[in-house]
Amino acid sequence: MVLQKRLDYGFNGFQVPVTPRAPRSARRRSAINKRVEDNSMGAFDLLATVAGKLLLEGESSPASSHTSTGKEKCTIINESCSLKVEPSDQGSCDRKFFVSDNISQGHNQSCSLKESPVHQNESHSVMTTSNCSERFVSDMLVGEKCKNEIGSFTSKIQAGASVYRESGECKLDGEAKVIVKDETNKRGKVLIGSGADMCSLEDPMVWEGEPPALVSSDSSTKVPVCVDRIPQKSIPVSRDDVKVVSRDDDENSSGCTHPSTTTRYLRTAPRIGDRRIRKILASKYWKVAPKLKDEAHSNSYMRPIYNGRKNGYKRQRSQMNMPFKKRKIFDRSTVLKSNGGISSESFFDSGEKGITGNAPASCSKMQGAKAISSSVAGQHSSFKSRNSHVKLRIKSFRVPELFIEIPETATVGSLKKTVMDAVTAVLGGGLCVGVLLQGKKVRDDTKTLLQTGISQDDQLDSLGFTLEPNPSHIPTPLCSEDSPRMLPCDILQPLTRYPPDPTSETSLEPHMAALGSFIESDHDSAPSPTDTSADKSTTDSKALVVVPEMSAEALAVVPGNRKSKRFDIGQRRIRRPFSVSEVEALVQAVEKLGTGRWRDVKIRAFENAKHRTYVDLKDKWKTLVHTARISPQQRRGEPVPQELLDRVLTAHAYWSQQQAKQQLKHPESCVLV
DNA sequence: CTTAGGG
DNA sequence: CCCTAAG
Repeated sequence: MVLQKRLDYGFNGFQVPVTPRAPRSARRRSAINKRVEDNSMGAFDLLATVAGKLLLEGESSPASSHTSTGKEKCTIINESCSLKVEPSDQGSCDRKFFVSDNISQGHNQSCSLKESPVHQNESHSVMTTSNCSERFVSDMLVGEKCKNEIGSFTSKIQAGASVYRESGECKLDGEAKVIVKDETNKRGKVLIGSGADMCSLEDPMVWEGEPPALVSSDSSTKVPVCVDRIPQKSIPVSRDDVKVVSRDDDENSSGCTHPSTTTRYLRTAPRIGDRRIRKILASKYWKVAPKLKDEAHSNSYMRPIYNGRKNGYKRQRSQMNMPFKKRKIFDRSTVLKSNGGISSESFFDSGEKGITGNAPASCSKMQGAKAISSSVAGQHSSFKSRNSHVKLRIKSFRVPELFIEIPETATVGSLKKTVMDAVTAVLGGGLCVGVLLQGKKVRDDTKTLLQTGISQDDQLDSLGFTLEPNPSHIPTPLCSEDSPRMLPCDILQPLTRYPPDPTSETSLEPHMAALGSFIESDHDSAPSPTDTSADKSTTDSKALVVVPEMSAEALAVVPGNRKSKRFDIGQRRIRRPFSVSEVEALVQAVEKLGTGRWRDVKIRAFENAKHRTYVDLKDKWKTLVHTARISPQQRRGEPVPQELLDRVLTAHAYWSQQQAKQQLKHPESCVLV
C-alpha cells in the first residue's frame, strides 16, 4: 500500500551532450573528435566509433554516486519541469552529466511541441533545422513499425568546414566529431557557422551506389520511410519509460549504509550482481568490427555480439596487459583532437506529442502515458576536407523517454538524483547507434561510407545518428577476444517486457519483500533473517523501484543495467562496512545454511541488498572468523558484539566439521546439507 | 555462474 | 574489496 503521493514525470527525452566531460584542456570547447581510419571502413565501424565514443566518455569518470547527496548540478524549472542533461564542468563533480532546466534554451523552445496527452501512443518524428525554422512532424506508423523506432533518438549532425566558429556555437553541450577520411570526394560543401546562420554551398548529389529513395528536402516524407525500413524486431521495445520511486529524503548517506536512491529495473535478474554488470561495462573498448566479407551481402542491420563474456570483464587497469589485439582496438577508439570544426546544432525537439523536448515532461502526472520516444532527425550540413575525411560533429544525442515516479515529499536533490540515475542507466546501458541517411536507416554495416554515400557531401546533410535501446541487453559491443559475430538485430533477444497488467505496479512488491533481507539501505533496526515482514516492502519510500508501465506497449527500455553503471566503470566499489545488523543476518544465515553456500545465503538474507554479492558475504564471513579469533584490541571498525563473534566461531567450527565428515563419506561428491 | 582462496 | 582458478 502506497501511502505516499507520487509525482510522476515523463521525460520524453533528454538532450545529452556527447562529450560529457572533455579533458580540462579541451573542455573549454567541449569537443571531442574521432578519427576513423579511412573511407573504406564499413558503416558499422562508423557506428562503433560513435558508440564507442559515448561509452568512453563515461569510463574515466570517477564513479559517483550512490552516495550522492543531491548536490548534483541540477536545476529544475517549475512550470515545465523541463530537465536537461548537460556536461558537468564542475571539477569537483564526478558526474559527467547533470540535469538542468532546459527552459533557457531559446532555440529549443521554439521547437517544442505542445503537450498533448492524447495519442501518446503514437509516435512522431520531428525534423528541424538548426534554427528551428522548419519543423516536420509526421505521424509515424502506429503499431509494429512504430515500435521499432521508438526509443531511438537521433542526434543532429552537421558536418562543416574546419573553420567553424567556436563562439556561440558549442557552449555547454559537448560535441563529438567523427572524422572520416574520404579519399575520393574532394568536392566540398561548406557549412559555415552554425545554428541559425549556417549556410552551405551545395553540390549536386553524386551517388556511387544506389541513390537514396528519399528526397531530402521534404522531411515529412523522409521519416515515414525511414521507419518503414526498420526491421520489426530490431527494436523490440517500444518505450523507454521507467518509473522510479525514490526515497523521499536526500540520503545524506551516513557512512555507507544508505546507498541512497537506487534504481531498480525489472529486467534485473536477482542473481546478477552489480559486480558483473560493472565488469561488463568496465570493458569499454569497443571493438571495431573487422571487415565482414561474409556478411557483405546482408541487408540486415548488423550488430556485433560476442562470445566470451569473460573477456569483456577486463578492466581498465588491465589494459596494459591487454593483448595487442585489444589494445589496438582501444587505440582505435581513442579520441583525437581536431582543429577542424564543424557546426551543428543540437536537437532537442521531440516528435512526441505532448511530452517533448523542452517544455516537455511537464510536471503533470504521466500515469500510463504511452509516450514513445520519437525519432528525431536533423538537417545536416557537410563539408569535405581536403584530406578526404568526412568530418562530422555530433553535438548531442537525445536520451529516450524516461518515466519517473517520485514521492511528493522527495527533495529536489533526490529528484535530480533520480533523474540522473535514470539517465545514466540509459546511457550506461546498451545502446545501439543507428545511422540515418536521408532519413533512411543504413542497416548494412558492412558497406563503406563511400558506398552508402555517407561520404558524399550532399549526403552528409542528411546524415544522422540515433541511439537506440540495445535490443540484446548485452551491454553493447564491448571488448572481446573473439571476433565479433554479426547478427541482424532482428534475431536478437527482445528485452524483457513489463507485464501489461495495469496493476503490475504491485508486481514488484515481492522483490521488496525478501526474507528479512536488507533493503538497499541498512538500518540498525535491520530485520533479522527470520522476520519475514512483507510490510517492509510496502514502504516504498525507502527503496527505489521501477514501476512497470500500464500499457501493453509500455516496455522496459532502460537497458538492463541498473543505475549509473557508467560511473562504476573501472571503479573500485565503495567500501561499505557491514553493520552489526548485517553481521547478525549473515551469521544467522550461515548458521542455517552453512559455509559454502554463499549464493543461498545471499538470497536468504541479503536478497535486497544489491550491493552485497555472495562473494562479499563470503569475504565477510572470512573476516568475521578472523576477527573472532583475534583479540578485541586488534579489531577495528564498528565493534561486533562478542556474542555474534562467538556464534561465528561456533558455526564455523560446526560447518567445517560437517564438511570434513562429508569429505570422508563421499570424497568425490559435493557437500549437500 | 559459484566457490574457494589468495591478494 | 578485487581477482582468478576451478568446477
